[in-house]
Amino acid sequence: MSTRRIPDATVGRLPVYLRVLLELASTGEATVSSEQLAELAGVNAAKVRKDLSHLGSYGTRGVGYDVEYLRFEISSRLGLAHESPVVIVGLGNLGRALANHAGFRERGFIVAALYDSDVEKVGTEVYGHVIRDIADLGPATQLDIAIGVIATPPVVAQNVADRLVAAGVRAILNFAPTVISVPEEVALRNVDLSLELQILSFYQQREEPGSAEVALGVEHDRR
Amino acid sequence: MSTRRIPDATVGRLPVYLRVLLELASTGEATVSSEQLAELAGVNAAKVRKDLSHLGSYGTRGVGYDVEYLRFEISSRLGLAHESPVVIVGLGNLGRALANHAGFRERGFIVAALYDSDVEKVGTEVYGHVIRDIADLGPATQLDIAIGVIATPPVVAQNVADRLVAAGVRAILNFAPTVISVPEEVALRNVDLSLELQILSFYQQREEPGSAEVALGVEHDRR
DNA sequence: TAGATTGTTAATCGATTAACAATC
DNA sequence: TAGATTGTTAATCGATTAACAATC
Repeated sequence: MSTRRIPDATVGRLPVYLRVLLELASTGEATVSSEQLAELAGVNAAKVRKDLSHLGSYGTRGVGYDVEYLRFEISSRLGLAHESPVVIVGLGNLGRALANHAGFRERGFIVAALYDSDVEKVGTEVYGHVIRDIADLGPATQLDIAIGVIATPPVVAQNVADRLVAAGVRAILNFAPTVISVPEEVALRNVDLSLELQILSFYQQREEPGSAEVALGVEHDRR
Repeated sequence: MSTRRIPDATVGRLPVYLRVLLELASTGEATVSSEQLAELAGVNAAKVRKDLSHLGSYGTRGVGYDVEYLRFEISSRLGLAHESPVVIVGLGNLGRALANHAGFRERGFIVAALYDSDVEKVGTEVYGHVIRDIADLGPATQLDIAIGVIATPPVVAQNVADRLVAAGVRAILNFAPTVISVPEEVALRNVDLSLELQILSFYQQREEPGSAEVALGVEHDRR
């Protein structure tokens, strides 16, 4: 198989492979085998080959994968050929940390705008960006290509999501611990920090080994 | 079936059900049907019943589930009967936001200690906690019941993980964008903020509707 | 009893993995 | 040619979901 629909599980691992490839490129490695890539990404070698086969045939039998070529291919597939603007709504502790997160820029994302509803915060600057009033976020705002990040209290999260969608946003990362609903064509992912701790709490108090890793598709130590 | 091994996918949804049950309890609801719970948790009703059946038979046919009873059951199963200490290593933007995250305390987690390697930071206070030297984190530190949070740069993450494990930590939440390995008996979960944006970038640039939600087990809008 | 809703079964779907033919 | 490694097949496993008998 080659360029058909890429499974969700595979999409979730492509950024991990990309990270590993960037490291390999920086140390001057020209090629990498599925076995090496698997070791570095913390997954099974068969899984790596299966995942990459969904993108096409970019390896060479007997040799491996060209690091630079594969890096470019995965980048394009993920839509990282050009930098993407990120709009952050809610500038509490987490929102401010995200606004200044170095990793975003390193991975091709640029903080383009900040919004909050607190009149005390609106107009002030955070890391060089003036905080705008959430009331100004709506159909008139052109944000078609941006990714929206919700870092508000849960009670207003749905309202914020609606505003982002009205502004044309088609991808939302929600940190508010609540279920929000968006139209089918909008991509949504949720990150709930307390939920992560609660899941860990479950595996920690069990006697058996913590298969929390399995849930994330991460392999156990093979050293 | 009743009290056998709980599937990983189910464990990942229990905190969501718990959150919904807490809301229902606060509005005075005494019982809830799988249909209602499903709607509020953003999942399928059959999935709710299947998930809850792994805990035991806590519902009443024709009636539904007792909100308070179910809340208590899920809490105990997740090991949330008592508060758990959290140790945060790395106090950059993200680490500090986590140290002051109100949601942690609300969900039964207490920040117990902070560690960093920066001599400028060691000894200073962050939200009432003195930052300790990471060099002092090791076998002598008794952290058996704590959950370790890694919010350091990726290069030192493995070293930090090893120190946490040596100190007795059996559950780790890793925010550093790198693969770390831990002994089989230690539960590990990874949260990579840039990775989330990269996944969203993939679904955003596709023409078809964003099934990023599917990947998280979250349902589409049914309004 | 009639209506409602659980708990479980079974079908289906997607993800993982070992194995190996293809081929560099 | 011999050795290495991909790409694919097929078996297996786990998760999802509809359907419905059990039962309040």
